Amino acid sequence: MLRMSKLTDYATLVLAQLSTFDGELSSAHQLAIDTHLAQPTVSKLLKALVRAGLVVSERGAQGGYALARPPSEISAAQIIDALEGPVAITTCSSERGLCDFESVCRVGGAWQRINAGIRQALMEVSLTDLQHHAHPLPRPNLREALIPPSVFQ
Amino acid sequence: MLRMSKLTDYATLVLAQLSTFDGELSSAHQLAIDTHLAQPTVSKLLKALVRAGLVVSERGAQGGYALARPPSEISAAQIIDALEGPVAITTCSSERGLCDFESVCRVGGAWQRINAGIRQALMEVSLTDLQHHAHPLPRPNLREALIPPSVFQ
DNA sequence: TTAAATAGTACTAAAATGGTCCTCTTTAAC
DNA sequence: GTTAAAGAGGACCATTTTAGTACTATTTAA
Repeated sequence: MLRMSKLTDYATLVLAQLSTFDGELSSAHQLAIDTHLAQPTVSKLLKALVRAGLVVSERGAQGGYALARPPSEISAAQIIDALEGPVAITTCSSERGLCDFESVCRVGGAWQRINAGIRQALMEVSLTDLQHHAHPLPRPNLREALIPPSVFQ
Repeated sequence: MLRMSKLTDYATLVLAQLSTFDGELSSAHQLAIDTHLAQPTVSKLLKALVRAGLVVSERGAQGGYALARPPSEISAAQIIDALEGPVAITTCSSERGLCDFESVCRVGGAWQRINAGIRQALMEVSLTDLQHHAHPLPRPNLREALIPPSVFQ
């Protein structure tokens, strides 16, 4: 299904909300209210986003969260990575040499390279693009993505 | 993770194998041997592929499966659709007006449009491309994908 | 010292996934 | 006709993933 998890979708909402505060700290509690998400869920998201370096936090009373950098410098790929780990379209996309079928695989790595193409495209979409979707987005090239690995190595 | 299911990956192997028979029927049993997959699994895949119209079947003794059309006319998007239903990157990608958060959603439809861009790219990749991955693949344009819906409607 | 916050982790329920099996139907060969 | 080889269609179960929540510890302003 090429599906993205709900949490990633929610994270986008939270990030979009944070981007309206322009550096000011905002608490998980407040963000939950703003986005209409449950507070524990928002907390969980924010922790992941901090770990991924997309968001910075301050602890203690009056603490809270803020974007680590301008929304134009946060990519869709980074958001997905933060919540779901590295994008990998199939099981054997993520690591080389672990596929049981390699000896008989007639499509060796094709999906992996498609994945790389999609990933490339997602790196060129920023949080700003996601919010102001009125202007065009980058065009991933899956054909180029299928050029043999030797070219990349 | 933008992950594709294992079954879809397997289906690609089966389709690739079928493409080597050039119209001749091949049984699920034989395909299981050729691909090193378990036979019940291969049967399940083939049923889905027949339902989706990518493969044709003949029942009875000496029956079997064959590609419904040349591999160049079978797209990656069709393969994914056959095994996983319509590609939908988020829950609310598939249907309009069912999202609880629509009123407060600051990224309305952005992921959906990204999804459309990826899908578009996958439609331009054929089974042949997946097998002979030595030549370039089409380049999905996610920026274009984010042009507001009004343009498409 | 207290209260408001985040950090980290653990846990549970629900859903999706992968895989197998069973019964029915079709058809070629004997 | 009978039999055996095949596909069709479900049903089923185990495992994994996901979503969501809860609990405890730590930090810091007031």
